[in-house]
Amino acid sequence: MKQVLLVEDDDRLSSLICQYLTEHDFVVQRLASGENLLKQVQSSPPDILLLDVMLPGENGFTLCNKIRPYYPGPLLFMTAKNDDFDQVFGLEIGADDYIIKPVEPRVLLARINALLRRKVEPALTGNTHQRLQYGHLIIDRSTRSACLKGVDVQLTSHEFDMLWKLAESPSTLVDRTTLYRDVIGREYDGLDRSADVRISRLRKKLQDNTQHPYKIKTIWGKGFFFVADAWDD
Amino acid sequence: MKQVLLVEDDDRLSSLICQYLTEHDFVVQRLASGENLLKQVQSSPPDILLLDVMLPGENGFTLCNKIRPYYPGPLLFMTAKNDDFDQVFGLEIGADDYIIKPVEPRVLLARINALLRRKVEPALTGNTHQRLQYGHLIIDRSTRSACLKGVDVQLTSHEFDMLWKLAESPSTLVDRTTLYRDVIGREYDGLDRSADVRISRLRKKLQDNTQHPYKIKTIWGKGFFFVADAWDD
DNA sequence: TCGAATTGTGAATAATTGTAACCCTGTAAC
DNA sequence: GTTACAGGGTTACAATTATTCACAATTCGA
Repeated sequence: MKQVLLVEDDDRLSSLICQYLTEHDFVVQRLASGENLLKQVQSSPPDILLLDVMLPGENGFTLCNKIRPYYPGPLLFMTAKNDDFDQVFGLEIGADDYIIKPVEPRVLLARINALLRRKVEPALTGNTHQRLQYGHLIIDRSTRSACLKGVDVQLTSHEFDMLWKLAESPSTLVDRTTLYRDVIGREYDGLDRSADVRISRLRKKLQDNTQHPYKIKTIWGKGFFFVADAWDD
Repeated sequence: MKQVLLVEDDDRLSSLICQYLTEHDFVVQRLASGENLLKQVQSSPPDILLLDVMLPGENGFTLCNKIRPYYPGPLLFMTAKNDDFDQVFGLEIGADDYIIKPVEPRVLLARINALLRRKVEPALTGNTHQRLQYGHLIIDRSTRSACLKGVDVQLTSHEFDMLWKLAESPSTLVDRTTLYRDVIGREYDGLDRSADVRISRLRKKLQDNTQHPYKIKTIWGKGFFFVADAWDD
């Protein structure tokens, strides 16, 4: 369910919109002025922001400029002022749509949906970390690829999984037991060497020093250690 | 410089818009009807498409449905008919904006810029459940067709099913077992190679790198992985 | 039904990964 | 220091798995 943040001082209109959108499976948060807008956007970022232009205190345009650095998503102005200059201005300062009151709920909904359609699905970019970067090493989980000094490193499936597991918690010991459990998928029996072999192959591809590894270090008797600061050369 | 494709039968209006946009650093292509629209979009894909609704021959809505599988970018309807129902309809079938004539050139320009500002990809166009889009790849379930860089990819029925299954959950492992169960329609016996053959044929048609696939990746011993961010080139 | 397109099959080939062996290194007791 | 030994690094090779090809089987449309 998508979150809408509605900033509108006209209580009757605000209620009307809120009700209509709620009926159409949106979660609506309401503010009557821009006073707490920044706080609200930061604490609970909406999927779309509906902003009245004429508001008590700071007006919609000012607010838009103020929160844009913190809110990259779709932003829609609503105003009773049918003025081309204002409309052009509103769109130019970064709004994605600008609609004239009186607002027909169905039209508003259609426009909201049109904007949301264009938004990147949060599942791909948001929540879980999909990308790690250390110096000239970039590891991207969404493409399962690694790039060192601008050059793609052709990692095999298992090599990538191993690298991700280590890079995920940099400067931290990853012990053999968890390595086997999480990456290799079986319990460590004390004899198995496949993790070592994988690390060895990884080090080679990542141009680590074979004699004295400094990118992926070994903690003798314990496990391995991804060095975050070793990728700048 | 951005390319605009304008489809408008009113010659006076068309000239006016063309002139105004040209003055503002756009390259404008003009069509007076939708007759050659598809051909035009395929041979020279515009950055934005302006579509009149009332046109001789096929109307704008019909045209929109027809070219959406080949054109993922922003699409803007223009119409003299100020009718809420039409507006909602236009937006629902996949338009990104809908403006009422008479068109104020400055407003049109502002709205074009607002649309171009937005990253178009990866986005979902039209009905979420029927159409997927990643960069220049569009997969349309209602017509069971796929389109890469504006060009139809001739997929066989099984190839399409396989692609859909993978693209449906991007950046996620789809393991052999579910692949066989859901796409091929029988249990995986550990020997069957038909999934691999389908993937192989798919990769070729989707112009994936045969040596090092980066669009559909293999997860060794597990299954396959659709890379959402690999379709932009 | 015929013919063409599609799909599966099995084999050859290639890539990935595990295994075992060998050698090396770090540690600790002497 | 020296030595013994446990653990790690690397390699060749074997096992597993994936890719692809030619061709057979099947399906689909006329």
